[in-house]
Amino acid sequence: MARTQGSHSDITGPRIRKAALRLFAQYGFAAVSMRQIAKEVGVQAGALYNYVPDKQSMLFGLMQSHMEELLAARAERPAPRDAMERLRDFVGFHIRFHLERPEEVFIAYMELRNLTDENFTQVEALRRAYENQLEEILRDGVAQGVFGVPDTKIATLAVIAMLNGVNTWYRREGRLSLDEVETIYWDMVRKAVAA
Amino acid sequence: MARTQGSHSDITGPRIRKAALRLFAQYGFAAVSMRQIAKEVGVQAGALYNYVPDKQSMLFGLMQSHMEELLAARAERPAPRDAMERLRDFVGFHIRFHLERPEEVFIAYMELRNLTDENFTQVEALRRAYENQLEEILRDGVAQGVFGVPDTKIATLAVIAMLNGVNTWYRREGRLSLDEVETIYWDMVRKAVAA
DNA sequence: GTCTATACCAAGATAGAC
DNA sequence: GTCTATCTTGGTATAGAC
Repeated sequence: MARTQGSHSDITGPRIRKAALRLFAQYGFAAVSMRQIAKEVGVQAGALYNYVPDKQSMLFGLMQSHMEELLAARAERPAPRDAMERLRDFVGFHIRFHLERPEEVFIAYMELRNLTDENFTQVEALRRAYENQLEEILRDGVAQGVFGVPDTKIATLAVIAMLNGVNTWYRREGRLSLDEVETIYWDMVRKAVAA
Repeated sequence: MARTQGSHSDITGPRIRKAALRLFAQYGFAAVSMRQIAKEVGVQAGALYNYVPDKQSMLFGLMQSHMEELLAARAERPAPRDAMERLRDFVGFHIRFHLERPEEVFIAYMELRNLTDENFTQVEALRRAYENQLEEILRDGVAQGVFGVPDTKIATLAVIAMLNGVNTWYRREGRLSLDEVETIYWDMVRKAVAA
């Protein structure tokens, strides 16, 4: 029977992806060369172009799939009934999802300006979709009188900014467990949006 | 009497600085070339080296003076007596100072990894000094029973992350005045750290 | 599918004329 | 103090042998 020609074709692709992820996160998209990525993978620079059309596509691919995974993971969760429980669930989900993917998150926030206009628009739309889920929770809560914020859009951005901050300091070996971090942030978020 | 030779020597320096500030903020340090900076100033690339030893020094200079101005501006303010008023003052100061310097702020947060180890250490020390001022306010407030946070260090980082978020969305022509923004954020911060 | 080789261009930085 | 010219290095991307 026909052998698949080039048996690691399905392994080199992912390895390129992982190398780009790591290097972009560490040094920044603009500072990383195709030669560096190739070296990390263990191939010559020219070989990369059998898997990716160009450098920009690598960045866009990483950001796009990160955002799509975020939305998919969120969609899978059963939504609690009341707004307070939904907010609590969102906070826990956000912290855990983001702490599990520090490199993707870092790139998603730092490299937006290195996307072409077209790619930026697409990534931005996904980000908005995610933010809107939090805003909907806040709007419901305000309507029900359990939350009290003067502007749900700003409260949304404020809460997300605060939660994203966890990624800048959290270390698995640090003094706080994930559960403790989640509890501390939930405490602050809950109070910040309280009626 | 002796004419100063090259009468715009004292104007070219600042112009180089401003050009670097703008370009680094817009495209990122790694993506900007010395030739681009020179073009913006209106000189040839080689001429830049009469003012700056190298590209790294330009980045470090911008970040260092930003952080020193931040600490100096903070030191000038008379500190209110009680912790609640000090926190309110901090929130207002932070938002206004940062919104007045969007480019410096953006660079200070995005380009840390492009500093050499030595320069990073220095900038990081200045940043810590600023954070410590907020943490001291929170610690005092907790000791006095007016604030209730389980961990002042984390609360410090959370509040700063939340406040920094303003720079990502605020536009002078937008629907909210600076006073309104300040009020909304003060409301959330006050509640988040409340006892 | 990966290699070597290379086209082509731009980077940071320096030298020396004016 | 600025210019032009240049050194050296390294960038993205492609061509064609194997």
